Amino acid sequence: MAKYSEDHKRATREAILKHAAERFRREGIAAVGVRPLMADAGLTHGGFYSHFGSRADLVAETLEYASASTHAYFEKAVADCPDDKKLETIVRRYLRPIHRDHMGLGCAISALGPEIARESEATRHRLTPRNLGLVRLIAENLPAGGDADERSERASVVFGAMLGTLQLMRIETDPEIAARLAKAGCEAALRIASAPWRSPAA
Amino acid sequence: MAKYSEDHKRATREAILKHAAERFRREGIAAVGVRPLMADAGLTHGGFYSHFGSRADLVAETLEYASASTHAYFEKAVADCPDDKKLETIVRRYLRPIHRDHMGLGCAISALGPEIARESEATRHRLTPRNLGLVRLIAENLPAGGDADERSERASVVFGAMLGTLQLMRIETDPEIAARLAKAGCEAALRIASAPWRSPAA
DNA sequence: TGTACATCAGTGAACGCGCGTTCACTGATGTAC
DNA sequence: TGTACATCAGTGAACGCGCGTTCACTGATGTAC
Repeated sequence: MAKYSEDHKRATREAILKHAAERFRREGIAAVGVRPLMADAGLTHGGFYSHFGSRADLVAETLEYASASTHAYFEKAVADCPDDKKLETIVRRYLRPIHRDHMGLGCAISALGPEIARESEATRHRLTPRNLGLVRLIAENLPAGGDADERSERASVVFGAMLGTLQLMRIETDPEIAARLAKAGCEAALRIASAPWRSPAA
Repeated sequence: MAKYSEDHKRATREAILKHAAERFRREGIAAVGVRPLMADAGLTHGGFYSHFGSRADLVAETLEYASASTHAYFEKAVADCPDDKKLETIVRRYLRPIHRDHMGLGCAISALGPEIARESEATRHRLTPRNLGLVRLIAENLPAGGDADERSERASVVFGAMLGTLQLMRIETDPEIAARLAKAGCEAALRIASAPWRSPAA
């Protein structure tokens, strides 16, 4: 019905998204053009527009694609964990050296947070803490207590601490200090996660 | 001795830095060219190279300039505080709505963290958590305990939590949720700051 | 099964544009006498 | 004080380049008969 098959076109589109997700995270959204991206996928630039309406459309789709990948990765990483170890596993994996060293394959928010903040409201809406798979996964694995809103809020702040620590680890030039930041960041995130919430004190 | 005065040239250089600091933070480093930057300062692009060796040099200097400004701002904000309120003042100011809404005048790490992470080691070295004025200021105002390294590490993680929360507040599309994130982020940062550190538990 | 045709993913030249950088220049200023 | 000169911050044309997007095209495939 279509030239080649529908599957072929879908696969090409997926390949473009996959390469875009990696290069945007590794080099920054603004730093990667349509031509190098299509070359990554083994294509020439003209064909881009039979898959996406514009570069801006690709950016929006790629951000969702990357954040869905990260969610899937952490969900899988945690699947075989006993429930009471899931949160700790997520936090420790997030702050691993390999995540520090491979922006291109990691969490999109940690690699592109400020660039995402400059996107349109429509694009940002899908990447809002409440709508991020990883934040939801954290919320599901928080110690008991609180309604859905409170848990989402607590998960967002835990994620914020992870995110900020990872960015600082990537700016740090000394790998040993980065490793200590990771350890301290894990402890801090878990403490926020489990601390009594909405306590009358303070 | 020089055309106009030494002061004139220094003032021009300062003006370029100041405008660069604002536009890089507001629009991203990669998104701002030499020409628009010089136009901001009321000059044409050719003159740029009598002040800076290259755009890359400007970027490195601007990042230091912006982070020094932020340090100075918070130092001033805290000057008239009783000692035991200084940390809380820093954290609350950092997570204010006005900071969320004005990337161009705020913390450079929150506005450019991932872009800084992609800079050369030489550039990053000056912006390492240990070398950031604001992190140092936080370290100075942490509750007592720990040696210099431990305090710097703790301050870095507190700062990481602030930083990550602010970035999430900027992605969030609902101002009310952003405000709740700010509140929760403050509580979390202060908790990390004051929690017993290097406890044998956990 | 073999042939003619329609489809459409992918090609690559071309568009106008802004980029970083260079360089011959201008012209306001400070200095020397 | 007045004039001639040297300095050099700032100008703007020009360089080669990559950008996002358009479009006439190619050619491998699926379909019709």
